[in-house]
Amino acid sequence: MSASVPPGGFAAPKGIPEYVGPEFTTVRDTLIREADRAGYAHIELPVFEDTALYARGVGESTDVVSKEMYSFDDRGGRSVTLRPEGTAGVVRSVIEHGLDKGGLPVKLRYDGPFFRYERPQAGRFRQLQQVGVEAIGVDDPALDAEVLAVADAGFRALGLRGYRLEITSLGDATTRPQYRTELTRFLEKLDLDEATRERARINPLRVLDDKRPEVRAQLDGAPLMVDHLSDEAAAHHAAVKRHLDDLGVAYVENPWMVRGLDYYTKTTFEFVHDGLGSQSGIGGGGRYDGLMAELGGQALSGVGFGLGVDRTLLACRVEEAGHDAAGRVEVFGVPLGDAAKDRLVGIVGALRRAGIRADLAYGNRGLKGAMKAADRSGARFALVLGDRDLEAGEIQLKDLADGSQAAIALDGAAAAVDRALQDG
RNA sequence: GUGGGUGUAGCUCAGUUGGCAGAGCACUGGGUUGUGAUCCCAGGUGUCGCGGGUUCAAGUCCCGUCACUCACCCCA
Repeated sequence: MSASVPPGGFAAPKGIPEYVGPEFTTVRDTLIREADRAGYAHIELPVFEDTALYARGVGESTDVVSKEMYSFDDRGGRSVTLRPEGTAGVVRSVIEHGLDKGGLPVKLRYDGPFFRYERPQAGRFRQLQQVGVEAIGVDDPALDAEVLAVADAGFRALGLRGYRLEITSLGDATTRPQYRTELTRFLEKLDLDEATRERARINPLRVLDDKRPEVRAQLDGAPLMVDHLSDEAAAHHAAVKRHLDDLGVAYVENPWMVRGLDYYTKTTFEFVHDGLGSQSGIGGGGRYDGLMAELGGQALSGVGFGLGVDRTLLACRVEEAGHDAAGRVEVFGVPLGDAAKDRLVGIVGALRRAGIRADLAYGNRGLKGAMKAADRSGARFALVLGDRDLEAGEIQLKDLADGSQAAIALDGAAAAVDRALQDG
């Protein structure tokens, strides 16, 4: 087969954003930094797993599993799936390597790309980037609060203000079946379209967060999970809120909130930003009591979150937050002629070895063009070198912010530049 | 998966009843042969998303198709 360049040239696959420059990396790393401070160890996970892991872990009835997975057979005939979320993979790894046989909780953090085959729109991508944490093995409301505080700290570290944390409790296995029956009975009496009726049959809770006004209107007076909690779940929920108050984490209760993944119990939450259009969730998560056992491990509880890096970056742009004005380099070399360039190549190398970010004007540009490039690089200083300076054994150090310029000795120029940067 | 909008220069976009393909920004060079961010001058680039059709003539009208985009659904 002879591959050809498509009309209009090659393009990235549909729905996949690409990020050039430091903006993305800064947002991602800042979001998860607090997890490191709270003792969560980094775990690097496979980008694809056995399809059955997600079918069983995330839940067959979820849209994510039933119609959004990138699944395919590998060359050995095994069905594998590009990971649509992080928790199932973390839990699988914990079980496989017996991490839950040591001290509990097991605290892990991860970051990277996830994949869902959806129709792209603002803030919704087929390859999405997330950071996340999981704390497995201890069912303690204080741990729920810690996880929430770690996520909140990530958003705050970026300077974001226009978001809110919504929380609720999805209860536990002792009362959820009764509640579900009651809700189903309520939904059966409503006038709903076929697709929604089907959804009500498969997962009635999902109907509660329908956005359509004609559906919303009918949901008035629907039974809510928070009114049907077991004593233990209610106590857990109250304790989480108390801890959040102590930690100074602001939240609002949203008893209508539902999660799209089946494994959540008790504490459930979502971070919502109002400046992003339709896809307003910038992070979410909660506690999962049954997942470890469901995937063949001990019956241990866990709690975690996933934060959307793509959407958080959009939020930063909306709020004009999170950007650092740091230039591409700190020092930029401007050579006049070949002899000067020979010498500057060495000086730039010495600067880099000293840990200073440095670049120079390549391509034998004119002085004006080279200065322009220096300006554009964002450098604090330009190093201008010509024949006249070489003869005098000097090099011109120009401060690009105020335009001042001074000659410094060519020998040991790198060290002198280092000192100038420290002073500045 | 469903519905709406948009595809013209690297970017943002104009392009009239069908009649030579345009502007601003950006980029490169020069004004100023040793000085950037201001100013002035000059320069270049287009499969007008793609494929058909109508016409003497299509960026413009018709059909198809693809892509992007927004919303529903769903979710980070």
